[in-house]
Amino acid sequence: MLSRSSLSTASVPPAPLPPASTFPKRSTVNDLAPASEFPPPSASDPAYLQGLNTPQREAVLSSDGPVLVLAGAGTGKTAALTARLAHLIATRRAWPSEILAVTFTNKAAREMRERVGRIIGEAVEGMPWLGTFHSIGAKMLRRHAELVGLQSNFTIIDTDDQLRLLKQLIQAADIDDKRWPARQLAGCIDRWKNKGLNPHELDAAESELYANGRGQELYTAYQDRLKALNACDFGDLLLHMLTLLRTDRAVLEQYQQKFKYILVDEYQDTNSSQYLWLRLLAQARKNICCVGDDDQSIYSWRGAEVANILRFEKDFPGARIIRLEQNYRSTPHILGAASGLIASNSDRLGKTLWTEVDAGEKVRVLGVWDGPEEARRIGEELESLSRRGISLDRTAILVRAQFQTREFEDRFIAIGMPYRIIGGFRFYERAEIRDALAYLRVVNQPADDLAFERIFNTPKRGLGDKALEKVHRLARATGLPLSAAAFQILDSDELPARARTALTALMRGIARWRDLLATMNPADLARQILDESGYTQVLQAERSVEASGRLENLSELARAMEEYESLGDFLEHVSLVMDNEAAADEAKVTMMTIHGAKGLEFEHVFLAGWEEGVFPSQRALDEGGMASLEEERRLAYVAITRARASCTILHAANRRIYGQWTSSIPSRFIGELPAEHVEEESSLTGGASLWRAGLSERDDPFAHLARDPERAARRGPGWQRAAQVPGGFNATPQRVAEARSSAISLGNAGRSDVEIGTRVFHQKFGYGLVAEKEGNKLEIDFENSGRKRVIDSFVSLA
DNA sequence: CCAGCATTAATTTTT
DNA sequence: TTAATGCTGG
Repeated sequence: MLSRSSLSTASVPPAPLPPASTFPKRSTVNDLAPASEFPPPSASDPAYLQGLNTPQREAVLSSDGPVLVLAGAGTGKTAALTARLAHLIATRRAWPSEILAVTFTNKAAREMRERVGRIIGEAVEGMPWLGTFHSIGAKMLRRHAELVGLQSNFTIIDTDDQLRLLKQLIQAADIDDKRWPARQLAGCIDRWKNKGLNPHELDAAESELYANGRGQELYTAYQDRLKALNACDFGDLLLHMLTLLRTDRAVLEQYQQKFKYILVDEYQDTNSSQYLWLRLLAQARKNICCVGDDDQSIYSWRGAEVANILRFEKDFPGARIIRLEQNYRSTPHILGAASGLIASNSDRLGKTLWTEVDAGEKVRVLGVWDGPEEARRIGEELESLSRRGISLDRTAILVRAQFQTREFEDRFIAIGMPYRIIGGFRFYERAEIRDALAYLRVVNQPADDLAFERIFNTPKRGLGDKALEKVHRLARATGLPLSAAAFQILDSDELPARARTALTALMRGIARWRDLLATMNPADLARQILDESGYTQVLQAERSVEASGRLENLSELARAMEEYESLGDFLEHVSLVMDNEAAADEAKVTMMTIHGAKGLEFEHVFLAGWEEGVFPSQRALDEGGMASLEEERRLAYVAITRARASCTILHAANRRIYGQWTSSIPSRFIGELPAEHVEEESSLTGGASLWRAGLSERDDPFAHLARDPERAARRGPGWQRAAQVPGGFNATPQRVAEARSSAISLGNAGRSDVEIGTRVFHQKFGYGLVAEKEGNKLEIDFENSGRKRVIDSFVSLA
C-alpha cells in the first residue's frame, strides 16, 4: 500500500492544503514499483523528460501495461501526456500510426497534436489516430461502413437535422408531438446510444421513457430512416463502431493488432459506449494509459460514467496508478478553497493537491444586490486590473449557463469593455452556413433528404409545403431519395406551372453542380453554387448589416474550403471538427460557461451567479437529486481551479429570471468553502449572508452532509456571519419563502406538496386544480385558461 | 404562398 | 424577456 509521502518526494516537503485529515479516506491503490524502477533524472535525459517531476516521469516511462494517471487540476497533465507519446515514438516502441490517442474535444486534440509536434517534429503528421472519439469513430466507420449498412460517404447529421427527422417520424407514428416533444425523444436516443444500446437491445423500462413504451419503436424507425438516408448522428459514430467491434472478429483483431498503445485523455468523461469500445481494443495488448480526474467529471448528463475511472483497476488487474498532485497553476488559497469544497463529495478516489507557491490572495466572495450590480462590479474590477497593466486576455468570467452572459454583455457594451463570448453560436450553426452546407450535401450525397428539404425553398423560390408534400409522396411511392423524386416529378403535371418552373431551375442547378463535383475544387464549387442558386443575390439585395455579415460568413466558409481536396473531406471536417476559434486581436475578457473552461486557466477569474437555483442549477437538482448535486459541486471545483492568481465569487440577492424578479439565496457551495481561504465582502447592509438565514440547517435537505463534525466546524464565513448579524437587509419574508420553496425542491418525484386535486396558482394562468402529475410535470385545469401543462416549480399553493 | 401578428411555455452543460 | 410556433388575412 502506497503512502502519500512516498509519492511526493519533491525537494520541498509538500504542505497539503487543507489539512489532510479533512479529506475523505483515500481508496485503496495498487502496489507501486519503487521509484528506482526508473532511472533518476539526469542531464542526459531526452528533452521531453526534462523539467518533469517524479510522478510525471513515472507516467511517461511506464509505457507497457495498463496505467491510470489521476491528474488533479493544473498538475501538468498535458505535459506528461505529450511526453509519453514522444517517449513511445522515440524509443521505437511504436510508429506514430500505431498509437491510438483519444481526446474529448477538438481543442484538446489540436493542442496535443501541436505539442507532440513540437517534440517529435514532422512525425506527428503520421499520427492519423490522434483525435476525438467521434472523429476516430467516423474514420474507422468509413472504412467498414457497409458492415453496418451504410455507404462510406455517409453524412453526419447534426442535432438540428436530427430533430427535424424525429419530428417527422413522431408525426408519422401519430404521436402528439406536444405531449412528446422531439427533443425528448432525441434525448432518449442519445442516452441509449451512449450506453451502447441498439434498438433491439432496449429493455421495456428504457422503451417506456418515451410515449408510453413506444420508445423502441421510434428508435427503430429512426435508425432505419438514417440508414435509408445514408446518414449517421453523433451517437452512431460510437455505437456503430462498437457494434462492429463486437460482432466482427476480423475487424476487432485488425485494430487490436494495429494499436500497440492506447492513450485516453479525460477518462472520467467516457460514456459506456466509449468505455466498451476502449476495453475491446485494449484487451489484446493491454497497453492502455488513461488520464483523468474523477473530481472533474462534469459530463454525466451526456452519458459520462465516473464509474469508468473508479473501476479501472478491476478492468485491468495489475494496473499501475499514478497520481499527479503537485499543482503548478494556483495559489494555496485557491487550491485550499477548491479542495475544501470538493471534500463534500463522496465516492472520490481522493487526491491531495499541493503547491510550492507562497500564499496569495484569499478567494473573495462578493455579495451584491442584483444582476446588473454584479455586472457593474465585475466591470469595475476588470477596469482596475487593466489599469494595473494586466491584460484582459488573462481574465475570465465563468458562468453556469450561457444566458448569464447577457447581463455582462449589456453592461460591457455600455462601458466599452472589450469582451469575447466563447461557446455561443458556432460558426457552422449559423443559418446561412447551414444553408450553404445543405446545398453542398445535396450535391455530394444524393440520398441526403434532410439537406434537400432545407434548400428546397431556400432562398424563397415559391416552392411551399404543397410542392414538397408532392415530392415526398412520390419519393415514398418509388423508394427514391427526395432529390431523385424531384427530378422525376418534373416530367409530370403534378406541380402547378409556377412551381414546376422553379423546381426545374433548382434541379438543373443540382445536376450541373453534381457534374462539376469531379472536376472542380470544393471552394470554387461552393462559390458557384451560392451564386447560381440565388442565395447570395438575396442577401445582397437585403442591404442590412446582418446580411452583409452573412455574406462575410459565406465567403469565410468558401475560404476555409480551400484547404480540402474533396467536398467529402470538407463536410466531414465541418460536422465534426469545425469550432470557432476566436481570432486573437485586441485584449478581451473571456466569458464562457464553466464547462467550456475545463482545461483552461486564467490569471484572474470571476465566478458569477453563485446562487441557489442558478448554481447549483435548479434543473440539475430536480432531475438528478444528490448525484447531480455532486456533479454541480465538481463543476464548482473546476471553476475555482481555473484561477491562477485570483478568484472572485459573486452572488446577487435579486435576479431577473424570465423577466420576473426573484430573490435568491447564496449558493450552498459558498458555505462549503473553508473559512480560512475565503474573504467575504458585501455591498448590502448586514451582508448578503443574511440571505442564508432563510436556509437554516433544519430546512436544508442536505444538512446530513454536515454530519461530519469536522466539516461542520469548518462552515464557511456565510454561516458564521448569518448567525452574527441580526436584521440589516429588509427583504419581504414572503419572497424569501417563495424563493426557498421553489429553489430547494429535489428529486424526480416533483414537489411533495402538490397532489392531484391540489389547488394551485400560476403566474400566467391563474388558479386551477391539478389534474395529472408526473414527476415534476403537472397538468392543471385552470379556472380561466383551461387545461395546461406546467412544471411544478412554476406554481405555488393557492 | 407568405408576412406579420398573437400565442405559448420556459431555458444547462456539447461531441 | 424572448424564442419558437401557430394563425390569419392579404
